[in-house]
Amino acid sequence: MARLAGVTGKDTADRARRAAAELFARHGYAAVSMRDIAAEVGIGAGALYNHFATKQDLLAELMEDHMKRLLAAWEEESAPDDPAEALEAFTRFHMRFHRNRQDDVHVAYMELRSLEQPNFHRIERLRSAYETELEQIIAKGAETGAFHAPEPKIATMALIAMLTGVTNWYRQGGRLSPNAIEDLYVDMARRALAPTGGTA
Amino acid sequence: MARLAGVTGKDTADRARRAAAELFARHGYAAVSMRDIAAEVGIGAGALYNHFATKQDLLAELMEDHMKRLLAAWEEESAPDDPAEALEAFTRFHMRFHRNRQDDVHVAYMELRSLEQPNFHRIERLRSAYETELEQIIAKGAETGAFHAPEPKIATMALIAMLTGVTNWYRQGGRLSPNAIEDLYVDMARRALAPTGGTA
DNA sequence: GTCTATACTCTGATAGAC
DNA sequence: GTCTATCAGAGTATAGAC
Repeated sequence: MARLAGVTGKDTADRARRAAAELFARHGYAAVSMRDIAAEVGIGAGALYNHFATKQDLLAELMEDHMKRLLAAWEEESAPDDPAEALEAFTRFHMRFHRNRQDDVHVAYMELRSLEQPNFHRIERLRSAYETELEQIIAKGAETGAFHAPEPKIATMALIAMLTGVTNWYRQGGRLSPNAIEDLYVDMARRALAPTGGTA
Repeated sequence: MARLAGVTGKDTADRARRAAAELFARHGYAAVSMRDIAAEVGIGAGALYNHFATKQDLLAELMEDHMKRLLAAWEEESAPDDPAEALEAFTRFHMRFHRNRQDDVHVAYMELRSLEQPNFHRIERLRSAYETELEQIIAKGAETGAFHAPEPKIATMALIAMLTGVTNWYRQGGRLSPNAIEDLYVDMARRALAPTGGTA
């Protein structure tokens, strides 16, 4: 019941992580200095090195944590067997997750090129694993005739680019509610893969 | 017939522009130094300032020239009146143009956030004008019933994100020919907007 | 137009006091 | 764990010789 003395909430490392994610998302990794991040947290720049060995490590940790959370959350979702239902489930999951973690998503999507070699390889594999989840849904639907998708890999990348693009323009308090936007994208994704006979 | 003496081909400013576009595209504006660009051209860093007042000016010039070329090229295309045909024309134009100028496209798409204020406003307006070209096609199709697009603006942004995403993975000499990729995307774009009755 | 040299600032990262 | 001080290097940009 009683709070531990001295614990004001999140600890410094976590606050630094969130400040870094926000600044990296807005200005890009290379354009943000350790001093910028430290200032946001309210500490000196040197103090950051008590929590992260290098700036590159901070970025890699951010991106890896995000990708692992994303994959874990999708696994918990337990997608339906039916390809059409699975596609809708994936689309809604993707949009909802990305809406709730805009900064992390932006960083994970834009800063792959800022990762140095051991980190890049490790995180690229996670990103690829996530893409494969959607690809398998589409490939299965293409086999059963539920989808028109002559090249499931291409369709996968097209859809993910389309869905993730929302983070480039979405702002809270806009004209359309998050749910309305979600419905519109789900509809477009479904139609893009619908067999020529119709969507229903 | 005879070449002018001393002219070996492109002049230094142009070679610097292309080197900058390539480096900015690969590593991002903030991660590239004037020294990097100069080294690629084979001159000293200081010599770049004979051609560009600042690094920011170089970026802005690159992006503005690209957007103007893009808009001018689309205007020359004289899109068909029929919405379905216009959509296909736009899609093919967009993909072809972006395939031929991968570096410029990547920079224009990714580095808006690196533009400082007077530049940002000017170039954002050009980008918005291009988006409006597609939006008008979609809006017209939605009115006439040629398209299912309850929110033309959303559909516009979704399609552009999908199409432009190709630059993230396209590599020359891949399994699929550029034309085959183009056909696949045209097909998905058409289907995404097809009225429920069918695509034909 | 390019070179070399340089001014000045900022960067990532470290060391030692508290 | 944070602070202050500091380092070495790299960043943009300028000046003057050629």
